[in-house]
Amino acid sequence: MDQSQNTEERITAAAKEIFIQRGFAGARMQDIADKAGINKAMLHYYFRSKEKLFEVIFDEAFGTLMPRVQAILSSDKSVIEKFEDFADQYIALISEHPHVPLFVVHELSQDPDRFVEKIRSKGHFPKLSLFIAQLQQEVDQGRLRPYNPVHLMMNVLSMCIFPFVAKPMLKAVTQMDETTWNLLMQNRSEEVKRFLKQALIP
Amino acid sequence: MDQSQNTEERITAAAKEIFIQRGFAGARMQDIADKAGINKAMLHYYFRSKEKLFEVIFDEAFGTLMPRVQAILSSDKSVIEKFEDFADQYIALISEHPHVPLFVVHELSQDPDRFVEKIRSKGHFPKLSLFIAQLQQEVDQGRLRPYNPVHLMMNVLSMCIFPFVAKPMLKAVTQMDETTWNLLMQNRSEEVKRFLKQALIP
DNA sequence: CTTCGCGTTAACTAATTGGTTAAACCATTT
DNA sequence: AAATGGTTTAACCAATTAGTTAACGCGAAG
Repeated sequence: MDQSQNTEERITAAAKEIFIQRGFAGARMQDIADKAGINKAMLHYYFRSKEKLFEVIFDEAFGTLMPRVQAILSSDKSVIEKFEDFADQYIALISEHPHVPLFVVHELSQDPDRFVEKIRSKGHFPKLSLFIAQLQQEVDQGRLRPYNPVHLMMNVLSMCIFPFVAKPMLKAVTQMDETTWNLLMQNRSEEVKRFLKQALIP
Repeated sequence: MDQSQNTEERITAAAKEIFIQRGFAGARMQDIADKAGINKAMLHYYFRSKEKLFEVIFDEAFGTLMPRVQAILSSDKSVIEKFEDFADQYIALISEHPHVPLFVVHELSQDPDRFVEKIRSKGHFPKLSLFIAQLQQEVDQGRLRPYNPVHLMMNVLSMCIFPFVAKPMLKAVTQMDETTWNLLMQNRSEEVKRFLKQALIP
């Protein structure tokens, strides 16, 4: 780990790597300390416990995923433009943090209830109602084919996020190598956008 | 656990629940023994080690996911019919085992290389080349809009699987309750099929 | 009835792991 | 230069956990 950072930053950087790679249960405090290049006691000095440290990392991980959604959905563009923005920006975002979605999804599934209150308190609930209203309006105007708004959003989210979550499985099953995979992912947002437009525009 | 089964079945049934719920690192042998209603030593008597037991469970989980793909893709139907079959059957299958996909994807991401050989040896590689050829052919005949076949398959897989993988996150973010979720999922395959057809048929 | 052997159990071991402590370190203040 | 107080370290502790062992139960074979 970069010696130029202060201890706290070194710890969070190391913890981020270890937790995101191995999950809470699989992460070892000693490994985090080693990666940060410090004594294990320092972890507790700065963060008290494994759980407290984990919460910091989880919050940051979740915080990188959610606000972007809100920003895109609340612009003044049309539904299709918003979906296109979403595909572009979200796939680019995840490409930079490819392990974050699986980490978040896995830890959230370990104890769903524990996180609901936190998510709400941090303001990570995107205001979907406005967007759904807009969606309904464009359907009524005949500018979109009629779909259930929730299913439609799931479709977009799925196509943007799932390939990264399932990368090891998809690579294994299709016997793709890393280079082929990277080339494929470079085209991902264009393909998703084309697919979406064909499905959406009457 | 059901007392009527023999010990080995009781162990695998209990291990399946614990491993799929908590992952390898989060699972405790004692918890598996408790759930099976037997002594912890029996786990080692029947399966030698945690890893050996885990492999049995993982293989079974992976084995419930993959063969279905192969069966659907190698029928003699058209691409669109195959995708429709896939959406119907796969969403129904996952609905019965909703935690399996996240389990498989998470464990596979812990150590991707370890599983490639196993997957190959068990014959879980679907023969995609034939299906891709069929896809190309139908595109050339103008029966399908032109898409990259791999991206297209990713789109279908994503829309069928991701909602189950991300259920806790989606429920949290949309503030859906369990009943609403279940109703939504009952319509999932119909919505996916409609969406797919609109995107695919020229 | 005794013996044999598989299945089972309670108790135990060794290693791991999260967490603690007391002393050392070191820059700043007095 | 002595005192101060935040930071860091090595050693330690207690709990957990995968795995082992030796004895027990009990039906089947002799």
